[in-house]
Amino acid sequence: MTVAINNINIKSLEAFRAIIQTGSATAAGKQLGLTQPGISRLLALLEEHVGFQLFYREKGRLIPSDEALALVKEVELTLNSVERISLLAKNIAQSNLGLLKIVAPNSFIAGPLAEAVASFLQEHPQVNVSLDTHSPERAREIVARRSANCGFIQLPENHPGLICESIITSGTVCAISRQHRLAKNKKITPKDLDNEDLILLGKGRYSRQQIESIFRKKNISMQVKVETHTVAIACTFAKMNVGIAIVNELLAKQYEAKGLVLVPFSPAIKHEYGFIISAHAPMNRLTQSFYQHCKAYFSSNVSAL
Amino acid sequence: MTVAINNINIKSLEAFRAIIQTGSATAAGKQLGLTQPGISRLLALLEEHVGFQLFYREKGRLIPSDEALALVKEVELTLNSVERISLLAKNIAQSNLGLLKIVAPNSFIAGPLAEAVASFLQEHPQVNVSLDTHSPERAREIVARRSANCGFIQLPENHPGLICESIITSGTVCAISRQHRLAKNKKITPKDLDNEDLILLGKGRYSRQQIESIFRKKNISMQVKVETHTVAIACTFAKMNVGIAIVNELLAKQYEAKGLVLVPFSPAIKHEYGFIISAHAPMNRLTQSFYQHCKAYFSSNVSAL
DNA sequence: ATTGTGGTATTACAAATTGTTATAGGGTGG
DNA sequence: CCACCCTATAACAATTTGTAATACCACAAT
Repeated sequence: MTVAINNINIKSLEAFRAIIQTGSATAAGKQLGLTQPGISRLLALLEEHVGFQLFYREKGRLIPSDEALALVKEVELTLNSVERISLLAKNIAQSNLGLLKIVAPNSFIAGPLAEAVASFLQEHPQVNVSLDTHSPERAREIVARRSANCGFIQLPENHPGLICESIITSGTVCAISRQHRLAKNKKITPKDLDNEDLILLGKGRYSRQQIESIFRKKNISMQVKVETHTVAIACTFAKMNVGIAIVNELLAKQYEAKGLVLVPFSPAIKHEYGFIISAHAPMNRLTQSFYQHCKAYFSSNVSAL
Repeated sequence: MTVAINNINIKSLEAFRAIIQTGSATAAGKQLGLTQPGISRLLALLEEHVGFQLFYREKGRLIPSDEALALVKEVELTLNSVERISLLAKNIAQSNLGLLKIVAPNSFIAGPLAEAVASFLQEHPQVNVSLDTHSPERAREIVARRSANCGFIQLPENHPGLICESIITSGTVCAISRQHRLAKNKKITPKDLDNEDLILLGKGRYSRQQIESIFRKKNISMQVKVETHTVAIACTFAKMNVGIAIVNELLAKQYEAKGLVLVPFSPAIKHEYGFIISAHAPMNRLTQSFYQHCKAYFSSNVSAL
């Protein structure tokens, strides 16, 4: 061990401040939950460190010297600064602070994620969120290189720089106008859709391929009336009875309304979303907290699907 | 002893900063003059205190977490603040800093004190000085109640609220025009001054009473041509051969010039100045330092008088 | 494959620090 | 004079803070 009488001690500083504040070592001890001799020693230590008397002893009392009064302001600033560290640490520990950058498909944000984020923000009022949408390829890159904290993406997913956890699963429904003759069906099969006008989206995507392959297997040709890119638009056209949209139930849910009915598509096609983070580094606490929140949220609120 | 794992430790903070700065615990140890296990433990302590991991351990290396990066700025501010305390303490210890309030008679400031203060300021460049003049009574009050740090005053002095140390003694001289017939005398006695025009000052003051009593004893009447209040004016009139001034040698010294000669007055009358401080509190370090400086200065530079 | 280098964590131990209680002594007011 | 309130100090226990020794991992160069 070294000989250094070197380092300033926070406790000494606290004792010093407390003596100045209360006017006596005994009272300072009470304030700090220490005994008077303890305070006395902390003070002696500090005096040894600064190299001069901080109090002169008159009639057995401690009277602050001019030097002490000059020093105490700086000491108070320092102690406040230390307290700020504690406070900041507490906030970080509770994920009460910071910026959470999320990437997710627009439809996912508009659909299930919106409320999940909203409730998370309610629990962590000082947190800021940035929500961005990119192509799936770009989203993967952004998360892998940690330009965003996390993302939501449709499975399957096997990017080597990503860790992916399945977070929610959804079925497939036909969005269909209430006027349509099939609107009262319990389910709709490809056979039912033979010769029907269809509204499809996501050309080239995995989910679209699944649909196409099912029709191919049953040897039913698809009559695509409208080709679009968003669930919202597909549902809008379906509602206007332009045709029948085959869409992700989870994303379509919010557009179910007076004129629009959602009927399960058979055979079942599963859409699965994953929560992705970079494989290069563990989640930070805020992201972890958000992940836990989403898991809980999606398993309780959307399990009915 | 309490169980509290409570208080933040400055050393932990330093270790933390050093790890972030250098990138490894080993290097941090080198920087702080500690061993790697020491750093490792300080870090573990801090992590326990803040409640979350500051670094994740990857391939045996320490990689700062997002939380650590958020915290380190605040930590640096705090450490800077601690360093400021050390610096301030050092400056205070060396009396390099602060305001020194001095009261002294104008003639004393203009005379011997000016250079003493000037050389003190040269040694303590960051010190500021306030010089004020008051009546002797008021000066005593001001110092006693600590509105000034110290003062210089002519003895005798026995104010109960003051501590007084004799600091310099001076003789009495006749300031006399070179033209005057007595200018070549080795000394001047009251008898020499019989029927001479005199210039006197400080009516009612102790030193004036001493002069008057000497003349009275020798039964020589004084012919006071000019009554004034400052040595400077008395010497000015003497130089113009209006009369002979009987003045404090120490204060008159600086007016000695071509046309003005200072001749010792006999019998000797001593003028003694004291350094006064309040009896209610000890000198602060700056005042002590100044006191030491003055003692040394007056004993070496002015002992020839 | 093996070895050297450079990193971390853990253990066991020594020294210093930090707290305690007990005690002595000064000053003040009833 | 005594009770009371203050401070300083001593003696001691617990905790903290340092060290050296060691084990382990990853990587680069034989």
